[in-house]
Amino acid sequence: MKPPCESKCKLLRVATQLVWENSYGSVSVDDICKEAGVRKGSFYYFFPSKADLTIAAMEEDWHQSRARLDEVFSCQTPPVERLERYCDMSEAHQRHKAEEFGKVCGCPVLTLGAELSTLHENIRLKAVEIMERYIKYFESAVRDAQAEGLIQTSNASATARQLFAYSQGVLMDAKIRNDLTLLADMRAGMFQLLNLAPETRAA
Amino acid sequence: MKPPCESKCKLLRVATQLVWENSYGSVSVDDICKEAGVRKGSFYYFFPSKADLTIAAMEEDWHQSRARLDEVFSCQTPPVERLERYCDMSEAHQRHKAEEFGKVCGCPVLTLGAELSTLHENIRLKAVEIMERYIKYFESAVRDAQAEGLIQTSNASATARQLFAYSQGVLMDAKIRNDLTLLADMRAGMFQLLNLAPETRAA
DNA sequence: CTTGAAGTTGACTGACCGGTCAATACAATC
DNA sequence: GATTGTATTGACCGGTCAGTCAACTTCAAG
Repeated sequence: MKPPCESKCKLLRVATQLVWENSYGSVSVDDICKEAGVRKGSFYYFFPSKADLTIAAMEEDWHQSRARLDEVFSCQTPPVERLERYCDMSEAHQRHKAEEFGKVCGCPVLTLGAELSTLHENIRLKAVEIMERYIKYFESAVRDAQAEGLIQTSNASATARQLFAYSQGVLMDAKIRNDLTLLADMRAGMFQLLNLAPETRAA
Repeated sequence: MKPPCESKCKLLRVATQLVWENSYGSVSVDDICKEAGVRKGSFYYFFPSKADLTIAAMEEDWHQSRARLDEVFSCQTPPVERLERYCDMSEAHQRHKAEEFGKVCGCPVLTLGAELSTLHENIRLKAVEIMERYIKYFESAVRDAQAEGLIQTSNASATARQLFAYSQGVLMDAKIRNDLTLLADMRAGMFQLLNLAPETRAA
């Protein structure tokens, strides 16, 4: 017998990959099983439905994102620089994925949310949940920047949501245009939303 | 025989509706035909494929959007006020649609682009084409605002794209969260991107 | 009255869909 | 060595998928 979890983990990994590169609707359970080298019976042993696998894959993908975000948004980094590093990381991450697949793929959670928010309530809720986790990083950075007198904002939470919505928009734009260069401009919009001159940026 | 185009127009209208409320992948040709009261043979008489119908429906939807945008972005309106009116119009439009369908549905072109950009090159290109048309309104408003000394920007085109990306992000956010109130905050981010105090706004 | 183009019909195809199921294999425990 | 829980298999289900087709209707122009 294989080590515990191997089939289940492979299904999660393959599902993330295929759905990210294509879409939920265009990827079948058979596709996932075939790519994972797992028979369909096993699929339904581990997951009650395609939607449930997808939710599990979103959570799995989050855990990988979290590792990157915890580093990028470390309190040891000056708050404004954290946001710059987030932009850089997003660009690098998208570039890496684009080299692998040949197309800009955007954010899997966002794409899934956009496709299925009106169809699968549980997938929508999972997308919202993960988006909230992202915003926490932004909010904390904005508050720290405010505390250090680097920026001025009347509402740190609202500013964080603006930053997040903007970065979402840029990412979606880059995906639809299949153009990585748009991500290089993400910094400028962030600075504008923070009321900072681009030159003010640290190191 | 029905007046020319009736079946074709009905297919276009129904397709826009169903795909907007659901998704491309979850709506079948049979669904569209049934809802339109048109037999499948006729469908394939008018459109060579499901993807081609979708592209035609995107263009059709654009023509309706254009009427609204031409009015909102009229040169007779002060440039900054145009952007405010765009925010108001987006909110009203989403509210109207949400009341009809019970859920926030976002922008059909954006949603289709997000779902299919890696799968159907022609749909991706149509989405990009329509997005460019949107940006023209923003760009013109930004340039006019600059000419009137209302705002200062080093690059009107880049600012317009920031505004568009941000509004896209907010719209997507509102769809995924199924929350119309987010759209009421769109103005604030726009003003921040334009380097304008919220109080500066006209009328 | 004839012709032919435009539009319509519904039965049909074969592949594929998500999901089910009973049977089986395996390793650990009693 | 019998029992148990975990994991795996592959055949199978009814329904749906996008797309095809030849026959048909309608109607206006010649």
